[in-house]
Amino acid sequence: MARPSSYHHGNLKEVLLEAARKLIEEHGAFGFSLTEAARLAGVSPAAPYRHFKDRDALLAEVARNGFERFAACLDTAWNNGVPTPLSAFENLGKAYLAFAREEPASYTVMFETGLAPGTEGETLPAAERAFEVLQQAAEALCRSLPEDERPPLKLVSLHLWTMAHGVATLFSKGGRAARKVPMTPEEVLESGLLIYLKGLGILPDAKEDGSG
Amino acid sequence: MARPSSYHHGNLKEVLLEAARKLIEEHGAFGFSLTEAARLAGVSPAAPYRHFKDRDALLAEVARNGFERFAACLDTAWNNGVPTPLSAFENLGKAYLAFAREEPASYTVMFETGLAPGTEGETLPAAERAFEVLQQAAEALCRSLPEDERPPLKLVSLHLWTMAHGVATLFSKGGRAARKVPMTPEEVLESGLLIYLKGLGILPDAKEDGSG
DNA sequence: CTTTGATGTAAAAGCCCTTTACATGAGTCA
DNA sequence: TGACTCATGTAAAGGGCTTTTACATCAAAG
Repeated sequence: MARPSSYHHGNLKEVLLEAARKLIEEHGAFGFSLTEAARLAGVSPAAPYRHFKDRDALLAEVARNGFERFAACLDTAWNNGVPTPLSAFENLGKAYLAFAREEPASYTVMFETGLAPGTEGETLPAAERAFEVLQQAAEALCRSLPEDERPPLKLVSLHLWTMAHGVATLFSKGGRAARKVPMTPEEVLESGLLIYLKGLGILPDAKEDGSG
Repeated sequence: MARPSSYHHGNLKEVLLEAARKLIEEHGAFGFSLTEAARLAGVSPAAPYRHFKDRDALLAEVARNGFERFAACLDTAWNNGVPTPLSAFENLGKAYLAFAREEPASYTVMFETGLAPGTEGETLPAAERAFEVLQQAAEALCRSLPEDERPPLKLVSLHLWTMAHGVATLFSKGGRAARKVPMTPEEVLESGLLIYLKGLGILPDAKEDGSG
């Protein structure tokens, strides 16, 4: 498919997205320039316009594309709640943070406001799918509660999302929190979620349990 | 002080910061340009360089400046935990979200990674002060626990920060979460924090209490 | 073999960032 | 009053980026 030395690139769109992620990772979202991405891909500054309407469209595609893989990651990690909802939930949290760490550029463009003003107005289908995985997890976790004690699922999943996103962003890169505490993001998220689940009555209190 | 029609502006630095916040608010962090900020202030494109080393330095100052007001807001809201730690804590959460809503540009530049790569490496004193308010709150809230049940304070304050920051960013602007649930950010944060505090054993379980 | 459409290039207009040399004016000191 | 000085602003220019337009290349289809 890819013909590096021919006049036609053959795989430019993908290569440009890759270059964009690399540049954003290295120089921040501001440091990204279409021209430099084109340079990395070995084409002229005008070439990207055959594949993207403009620079914002490329960023939007990085986001869309990122949400696809993100949703897939979360879905795989959750694995329909097997073997147990709790262990699957732990995997889910780790997968969330792993994605944010391994694809910081994607995560940044996906979630950080103020990057592409027009773009973030629409909610992407893949973003919905990612959120639905969290909602499935919330549902499975809450199923052990008597019905009259169950808080709204959307609310619980928002709480989960909130904690995961908060840890992911506060700890990302040289993030503000990274040097404040000698713990990994995973430990912070997991401990926070455990406390939250205790508060919901899904996990027993430590003093009652004694094993944890 | 300000002489709008004279050769020397008299108040340019402040006006530029204000203009930057306004532009970022309207067009996103990408939409901000030093030249346009200068235009808004009624000066030439080179004038800002008498007050800021470069464009990144202006953004860094927006962040620094924002953290100062942010820390002051949080400190005022917390009010040393009076009348009660719990009510003060509620105020603290509201103040956090209020700041993010009222100064979205500041909040964006303060917390979003990938904006000024070099800048976020250093931790600002004002940012430390803001975090210390959260830590004070965590300490006051945990004081009612027996010592052997108290989790590390830094960890608890990180959890609190995580939830507040998560809600603030997920709900900001046309944020991804805003249309997902018919609740205000304040309601999402407060309910999440209540559940978390229950999990810590600071608040009684709903079924034991019964009063909501 | 020619045509055609997708894909890439070159060139140019316009904006932005930043530097450099120069202009202005307020305050100081004689 | 008058000259000096320093902070602050301007004008002009170089270089980069974005985007458009006209043209070039090449693969595939007829």
